[in-house]
Amino acid sequence: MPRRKPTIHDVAARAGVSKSLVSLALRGSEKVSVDSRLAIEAAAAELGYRPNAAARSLADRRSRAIGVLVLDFNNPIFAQILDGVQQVAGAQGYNTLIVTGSADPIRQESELARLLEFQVEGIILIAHRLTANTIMRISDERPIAIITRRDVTGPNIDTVSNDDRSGAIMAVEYLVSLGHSRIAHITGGDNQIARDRELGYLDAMTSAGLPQHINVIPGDFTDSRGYRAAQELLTAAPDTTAAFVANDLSALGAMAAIEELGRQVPEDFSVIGYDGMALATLRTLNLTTVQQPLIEMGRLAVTNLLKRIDNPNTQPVEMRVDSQLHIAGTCGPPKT
Amino acid sequence: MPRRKPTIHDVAARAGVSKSLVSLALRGSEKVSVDSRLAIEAAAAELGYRPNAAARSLADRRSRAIGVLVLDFNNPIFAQILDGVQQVAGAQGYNTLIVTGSADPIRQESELARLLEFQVEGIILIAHRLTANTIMRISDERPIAIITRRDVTGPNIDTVSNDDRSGAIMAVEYLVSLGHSRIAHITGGDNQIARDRELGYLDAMTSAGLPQHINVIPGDFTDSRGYRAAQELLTAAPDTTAAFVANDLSALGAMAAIEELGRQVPEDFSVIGYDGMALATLRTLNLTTVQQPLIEMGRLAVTNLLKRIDNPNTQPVEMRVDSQLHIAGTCGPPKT
DNA sequence: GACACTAATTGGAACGTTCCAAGAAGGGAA
DNA sequence: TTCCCTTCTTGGAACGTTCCAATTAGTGTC
Repeated sequence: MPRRKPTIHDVAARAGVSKSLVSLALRGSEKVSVDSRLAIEAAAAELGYRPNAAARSLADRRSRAIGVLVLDFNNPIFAQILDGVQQVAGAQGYNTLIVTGSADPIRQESELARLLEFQVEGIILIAHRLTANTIMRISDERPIAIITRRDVTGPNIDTVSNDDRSGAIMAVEYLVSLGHSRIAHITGGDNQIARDRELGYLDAMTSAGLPQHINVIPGDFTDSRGYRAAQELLTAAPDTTAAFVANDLSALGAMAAIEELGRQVPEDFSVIGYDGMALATLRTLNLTTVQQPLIEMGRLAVTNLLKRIDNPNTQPVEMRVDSQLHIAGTCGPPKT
Repeated sequence: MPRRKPTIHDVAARAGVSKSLVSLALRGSEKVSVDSRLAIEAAAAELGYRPNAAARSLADRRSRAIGVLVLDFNNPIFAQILDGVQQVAGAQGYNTLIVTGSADPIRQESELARLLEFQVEGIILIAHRLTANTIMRISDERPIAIITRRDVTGPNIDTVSNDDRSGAIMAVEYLVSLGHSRIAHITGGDNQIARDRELGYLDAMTSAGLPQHINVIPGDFTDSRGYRAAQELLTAAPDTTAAFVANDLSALGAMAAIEELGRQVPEDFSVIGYDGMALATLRTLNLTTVQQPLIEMGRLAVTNLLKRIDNPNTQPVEMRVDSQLHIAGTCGPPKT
């Protein structure tokens, strides 16, 4: 097949009309006569013509693509969010360029640059690690929708997030209501989401009159770190009866350690996570958690983004979605 | 910001040189004098110039993008494969267009069309549901690399897969070696991978001298169907002591049902899965499974694809990767 | 039979790059 | 001084679309 790809000119020649008419016809304009339309469609089909998106994007200065930067694929919650993103973007005829840029902010920035060169019309950030500065600079060029974080705002930036602090409070209050008082917290590290959840923990412990039982073990949102943190916890404070873990992935790791150390969940120890990861709520794991509407968050973010693309000068939207306590099988009353 | 995006012309004007020289300089040619290079780089930085990938791709007939069609995001193993894909593609300076096209072949086909319009230089299919016909037709236009399936081949098609049949045999033989004989199989539905795994099960049962205990329950690779299938199984054949489930996700669902029906895994019932899904091998779940080198498979597929892009007339590559038994905590000897 | 009007069609200019053949500037050698 | 060689630099033509203003053909109206 040494022949090059057919272009609109080839179709025009074959159908015996001008390239302009082909362009018009293939985009479904009604000012094309029926005869011409049929001839053109036939010619296009016979040649196996495919419009060249690069040329189109150049000519009408629209790429019909949005870029998505996602922290990584290891945490399945990002896949859930992406699912929502793709649903809406696809339905609106937008392509989705997904890049996953390591946790390294420098590399994330160069991934972003690639997206921008592709002329994406907007950008979605899922759990990014970029500085406020970078984001502000980029948002000058393109609208941005940020999912899960809300610490950076600007005229061209929409956000969709849940209220991590009150979610955390909900989690701790639930443990308290079951009768726990020695409740520890395994954190998600040094980032805004983790900090908010930690603050919620501190708040809730204090207002429950349990400040003396506050116990914070540093983590980093990964399962392996959750595992190690739980080991530390049970070694250093064996009388702890429950833990609020910063996210589901870590909570799964923590549960593994807890059971390995001979404690049954939830009989001997209660664990509550955060996120609503699909697999964790699967009956096998049956993790009690604070569930975010992940797919919905993805959908909302694209919806806002596309609106802003169509109409750049609207007020920035900061959406707060409601998370809810998903009560399953990993929490129970403390052993007395 | 009513000003439009700066182009190469703006940079040229500002640096006091021609657009051609700017183009040369920014692509790092050594035939540009040091003075010019510095002036150009300075001008570009001041203006915040970004090359337009659409224009570039039009001019030199390369998009530097590959397209990935992935079945869905619900099964986390696809995320693992994608991870490998992105690693290699990114390192080679390729963008990745990812579309996830429902299980519906028709829609998958239109997603594919979108990728082709974007002038992707090659396509990766992860667990597709396309007909051989469609794939052959497309492979005429672009090189294709297929991951996990190997039922379609052609001059422009590379594949990376594991040997599902022998993997399945390995799984069943392991159960047999533990002393099981009443071993059931929950399938993955009506597709090549599922069929191969089922054939492996049938083979292994027969050669183990257990044809009378063959028991196949239809499934579809989802966790919820795995759950229902296990319920059926234990109702209809309560003396079964072990199950080989077609994939990990279904296996997790199955385990939930088994435990709900009052049987302990692995004490009362053994479960083995297939895939090596990261979360399933997490200590909490600790699923015994046949582990495919998922990330590696993604890497290999892109590597092959990029080779074929550079050099179209090489022989098609059909890679077979080795899967291995990952022995964890969900299998044990049958209760006597 | 001239006129205005509508419907269908067209060629050319843009879009922002890269490539190419050709030009300008400078330095030696004759 | 002239001429040739490098080394840098340049304008113009592509690439495959879309948009626009302009043209053609056809249809009534008076």
